[in-house]
Amino acid sequence: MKVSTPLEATAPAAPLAAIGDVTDRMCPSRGVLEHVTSRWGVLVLIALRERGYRFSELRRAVAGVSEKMLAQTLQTLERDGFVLREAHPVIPPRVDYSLTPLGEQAADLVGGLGRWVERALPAVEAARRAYDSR
Amino acid sequence: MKVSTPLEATAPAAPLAAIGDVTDRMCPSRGVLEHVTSRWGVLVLIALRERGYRFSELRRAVAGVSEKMLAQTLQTLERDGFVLREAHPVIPPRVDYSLTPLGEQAADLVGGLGRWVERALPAVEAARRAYDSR
DNA sequence: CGGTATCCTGAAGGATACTG
DNA sequence: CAGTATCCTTCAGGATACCG
Repeated sequence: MKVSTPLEATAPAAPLAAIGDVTDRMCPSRGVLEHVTSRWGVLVLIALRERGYRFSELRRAVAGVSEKMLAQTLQTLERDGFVLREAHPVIPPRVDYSLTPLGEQAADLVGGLGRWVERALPAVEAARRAYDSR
Repeated sequence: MKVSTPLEATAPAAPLAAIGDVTDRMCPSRGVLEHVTSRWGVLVLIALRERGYRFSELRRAVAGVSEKMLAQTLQTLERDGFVLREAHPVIPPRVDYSLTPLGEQAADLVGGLGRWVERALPAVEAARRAYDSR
């Protein structure tokens, strides 16, 4: 995982607005990482880990997500090859979402992170109390 | 990892602006998860995985981060008990940042995610090409 | 050096309405 | 049902200036 980039060496006075683009170009994995670790991306991957879901079913499973963000998140994950979208030409429409093999790997990793966070939660809350009372 | 919450059952007409608060209250791990998976949080954890860093050293290591966001990210991670901050009372000031044992665990997990993303990158790019040419 | 304070903009994201 | 389109608000986050 390359975090740093030799920006200064090649473009000392480069327009700062372009840094995002530059680092994306030099470290394209950042973009993918942000997709799978994005607010709703994480929760969608975790939800799909157990089974396939339909759109509104998934919307209920991931509490708090708006239609817009769910659609957007699913499109991003589908484009990256993590989610398989199957639209059935029936009335009323039925679309099933599931994980691809690649998506399962991603979901397992973020799922592991999720489980670890739950286990670490007491320690985190204790650390916060210690930090705040100071 | 609890993703869904029985929102509808208890508060069918609850003010939507409060959903974030409600889910945070019902699923406090979401907040912690968002801290460690946040844009700069991920990169800071990965950078600190190899060794301790001073502030501006870290700023160079994590290319593209602003002073403000780095300070904010470090404070959040410190409060959650992931990062240890050691300020030395010398002139010029010197502050060292490193991972706590808890932070090392978090960093290992996100680091694993990072390495996986790098390995998966070719597959992702292939998936994107397939998706776009359609 | 290692920040904090302030201001400001662009992007993320929610609410609502509409469509195949 | 499964979205898309539109509008609008909030907030992440950058620029700048200043301080111990």
